[in-house]
Amino acid sequence: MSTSFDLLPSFDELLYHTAQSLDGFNEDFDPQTRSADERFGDFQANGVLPFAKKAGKNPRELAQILIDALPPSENWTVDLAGPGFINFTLTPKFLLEWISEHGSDSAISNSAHSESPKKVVLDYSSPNTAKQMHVGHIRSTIIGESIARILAFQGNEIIRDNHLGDWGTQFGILLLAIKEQKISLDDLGDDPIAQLEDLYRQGNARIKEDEVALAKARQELVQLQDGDPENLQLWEKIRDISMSSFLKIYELLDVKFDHSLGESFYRDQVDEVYQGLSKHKICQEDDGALVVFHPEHKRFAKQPFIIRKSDGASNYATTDLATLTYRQKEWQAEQIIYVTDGRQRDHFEQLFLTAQKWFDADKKTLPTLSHVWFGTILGDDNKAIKTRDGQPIKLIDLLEEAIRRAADMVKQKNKDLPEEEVQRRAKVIGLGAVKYADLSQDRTLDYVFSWDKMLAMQGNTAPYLQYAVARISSIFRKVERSTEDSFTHARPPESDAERKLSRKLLFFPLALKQATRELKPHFLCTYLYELATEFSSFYNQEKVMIDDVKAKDLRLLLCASTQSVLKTGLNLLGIDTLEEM
RNA sequence: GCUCCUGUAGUUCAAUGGAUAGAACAUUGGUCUCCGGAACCGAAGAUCUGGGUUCGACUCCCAGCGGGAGCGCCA
Repeated sequence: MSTSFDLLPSFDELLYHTAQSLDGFNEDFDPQTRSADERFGDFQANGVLPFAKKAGKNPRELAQILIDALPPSENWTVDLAGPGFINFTLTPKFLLEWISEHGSDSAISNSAHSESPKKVVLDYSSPNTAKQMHVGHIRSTIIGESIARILAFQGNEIIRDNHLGDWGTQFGILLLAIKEQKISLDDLGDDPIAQLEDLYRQGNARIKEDEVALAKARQELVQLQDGDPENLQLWEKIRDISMSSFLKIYELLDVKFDHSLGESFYRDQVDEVYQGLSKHKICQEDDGALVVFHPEHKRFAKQPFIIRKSDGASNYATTDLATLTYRQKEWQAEQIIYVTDGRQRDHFEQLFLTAQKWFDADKKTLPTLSHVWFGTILGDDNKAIKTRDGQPIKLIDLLEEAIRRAADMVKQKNKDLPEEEVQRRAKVIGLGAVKYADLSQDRTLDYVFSWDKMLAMQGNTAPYLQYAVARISSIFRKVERSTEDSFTHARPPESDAERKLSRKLLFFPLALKQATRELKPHFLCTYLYELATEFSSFYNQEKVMIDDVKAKDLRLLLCASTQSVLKTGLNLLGIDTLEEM
């Protein structure tokens, strides 16, 4: 027999349909099924309470009527509790069936496919060229990559686009400094990006005080945007230097983009934006700039969205509008997800409102637009880490330190391991720790950067999850079996530990769904950690290598399924696993 | 000034309006002839304040207090 991957909708539908044939109910009834606290059962429906209240009926009596009308099943038992909760408890036999059917790698990925896959553009990472990525830049890259994987896993077509900030004000400052100091970009030493960043920092400090320099820097930018050959050549070189420093980081993080179409790519498309918005009278001139107001909005009725500066130059808003239309026209994007810092919320809200009006006027369908924003990484002073004046920790340094610390641990636990293997494992463990540290908390919260937090390897961390995976591999090596075997002799789970681990396994679809619905990977982290904890507890209580074939097969099955879910889940977070660590 | 976000154990974080608010770190007591101790089992410890809505509130609404962000030519 076949069971469904995600059981929650099955219970929800069962309750809804049963209720429709009963006197006291109608189509407004929502069963509100959810996973239950293990003290009460596996799934719980609370919907009778509010429904009964509204209908002026006794909730317990109404719930009892519904329970009595449910068709009998060998898969679960049901009972009524408290003021009117309906609790379902799955039978051991059914748990075993579900795990046998859905617990393997291939079954998990097949089962997770969406019925209505979409074409989604994911805009993430998006660093500014000419500057280094520092620890504050880690979030967009890691969160974006995880969301890309989560959506792709469910069958959506994902286009990963790194929207580089490569056409902005920083170039005016930088070009001025390069020319004045007669610097050769071919001769910047071992760490060219650091040299460029120094130049930028100095230049930025200077234009704050020197108005003449500020005007010159602006002029350099205008010349660049007008296509001045010398500036363009320098700009290209800067871009190349930046890209090679980014690529080093992306390689470590295992992030690959389909496109890196920066703002500069859209430089010839900004006129279309001005014309399109002007034609439909969506924008207006104000103080010499071209701006958009949204009279229906309480704030944006007065707070302008500037799409062309008074000096005629384009800005972030202009290129974002051009980018949006390009993605819709060239890629037929059905959804566009922007992963950026929360401080840009106003910008995106204005962008989305403006795009909606423009598309409506042109009678085009606007893709679903989502701003997936995250909190800021703060320094010890509780202020955002920023490049302009201070010297924040470089992202590459964080990643390398993580690998170094992990390598120390690997060596300590495996004395005679070849250096190459130490490094391979250290990468998986160290980078996993960093990624998990960021992904495991709600993305909307700010946090203060801390080495200890980013590099922790005990407790609720990636290495703990990786450790569970490695232990399971170890068991299978010892029994000389494969996790891909079928465990046909398995009996249903009996003991407390077996049962708890089993029920945890079948909540994976719920965690995945929640992470997807809210585009928040931390729901997945929480689930995986709970699963690993449940496994460790099981592992401690129930020996796997035993003579009883039925119990042994069940326990092997539980181990194999746990590993499949952990590996799959970690992969969705962009975190790799090891056979041994 | 206007708008938005935020306030949970000592610390860092969880909790689709549901039953006794979960963890981790730190503190502390155990487990060590155990398939990997990056582990397991236990103890202690928390919802900023005051109202309101609700059968039920960390969650929703109002007010206050604290922290942070955005608000015309940065991205």
